[in-house]
Amino acid sequence: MGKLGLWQSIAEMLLDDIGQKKLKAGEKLPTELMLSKRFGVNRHTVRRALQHLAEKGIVWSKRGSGVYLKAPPTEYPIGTRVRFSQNLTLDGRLPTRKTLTLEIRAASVEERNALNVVDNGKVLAYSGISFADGQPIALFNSIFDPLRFGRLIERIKVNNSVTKSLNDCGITDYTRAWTKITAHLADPVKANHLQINDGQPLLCTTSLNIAPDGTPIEYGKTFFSAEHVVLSHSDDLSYS
Amino acid sequence: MGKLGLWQSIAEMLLDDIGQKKLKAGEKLPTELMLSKRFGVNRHTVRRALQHLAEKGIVWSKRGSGVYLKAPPTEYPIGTRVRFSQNLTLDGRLPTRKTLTLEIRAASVEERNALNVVDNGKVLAYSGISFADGQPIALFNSIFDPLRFGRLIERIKVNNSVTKSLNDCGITDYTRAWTKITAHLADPVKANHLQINDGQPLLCTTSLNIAPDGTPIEYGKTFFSAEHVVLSHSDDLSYS
DNA sequence: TAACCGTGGACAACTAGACAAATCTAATTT
DNA sequence: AAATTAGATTTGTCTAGTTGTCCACGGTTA
Repeated sequence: MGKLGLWQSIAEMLLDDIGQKKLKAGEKLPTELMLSKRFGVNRHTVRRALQHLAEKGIVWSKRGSGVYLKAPPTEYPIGTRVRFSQNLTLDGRLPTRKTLTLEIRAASVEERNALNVVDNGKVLAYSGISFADGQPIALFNSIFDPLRFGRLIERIKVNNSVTKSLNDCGITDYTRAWTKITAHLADPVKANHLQINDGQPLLCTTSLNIAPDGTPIEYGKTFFSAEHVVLSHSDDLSYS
Repeated sequence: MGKLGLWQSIAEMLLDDIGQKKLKAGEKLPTELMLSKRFGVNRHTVRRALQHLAEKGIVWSKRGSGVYLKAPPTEYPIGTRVRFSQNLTLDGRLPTRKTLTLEIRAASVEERNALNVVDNGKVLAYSGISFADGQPIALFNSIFDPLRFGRLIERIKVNNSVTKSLNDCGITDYTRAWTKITAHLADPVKANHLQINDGQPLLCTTSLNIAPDGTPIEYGKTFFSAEHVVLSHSDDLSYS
């Protein structure tokens, strides 16, 4: 058993603090300068310890702001009936959403093909961040037909829920027609939103939700933080 | 293999939006505050990205108002027959004019020499802004002999066109005797009119239009925004 | 000697907040 | 109806604090 390096001892002390709940999930750690004074070492040594904790997925650092404690991973089921709130509630988490954009704008080629109902090239785009217990776990981007769901903008603002807002628009039920899953690397902006480091892997699901009569309702693309989410599909998963 | 800074990624995303026509020429971009929320960064970081786009001549910001998308450069031919509307129409642009001043006033020495017909030291001065697709591209200043073209004031007010108004005064044709081209820096007033930043370069053309009999008709000085205009001359350009 | 670890400092990049200046909007007054 | 006024909005500027990156230096260890 080799001697512990200086930075390793510091990392363990920080872990002790975390284990003893002196620090809660999402909270900001003392600054590197404060920690270096407290432990009587150089800032670089503290940074080495924090880097270790970051690699283990325990903390996350934001340049210019501070180092923050992360929450543990979430299991996210994918099946024929995908409902954000329901999924997380079942996992014992508190689901939250934060809207980034909610607007009618020009459609991209990809979006046009997916919803194939677009006439004048406009779509209703709803994007934002999904949280579980305050921890950002995904960036979502939903596309709707503005002619059919123009009222959706105001409804989403009120409900903050897609399922409920679609219900207000007469869609009492919808199912997942298909889901494609890919992996990407986080660009700086996505990393920032998801509170992970630039270059970390993302799980990307592209999917289409349809009404019982088969007409397309929602074309969605979601980027999950691979550190925080495990996608799972149950047996009744059916691609029709 | 450059590592992308945060503001660089944001600048690229904004460029994507512009390229995908989600933002149209002349339109106002979302406010810095909205963009900072959308990208999950500090306002200063957004400003850094916008500053980059401004330096590339893609956007233009107006304090207290917003940041606006600029139109791509316009090609403006210079030859023996220079007609504002015709030039821009040929380039596929929609030409517009806005009058700033239209009056009879004392002539400067320079104007007196150019039009050499002035007796009592008065000239008819017509100045304004030229637009292409709503984008201001030039400040023009035309000087006429008030004795010969006194009726021009009312005609221009009606026609909003120099060529047509001269026609109403009996000038069925005129040609460009000579053109001198220089470059200057925009003072704050010119910059404001042209919606560019103070200190940006201007192309300045000084020219004389003459009647077929050789008598001077119009002495003009025009300041083009160098960001928005490329002056071009075709082969038949003749300095007589 | 060579590799490694920690120290020390300088600078860049980003965050955070405050305030000023210009503009825009809407209500009020004339 | 037009002008004025007051408040809110938006960009410009400034100061300060925090993390990221780079270079150089000295001491310890293999």
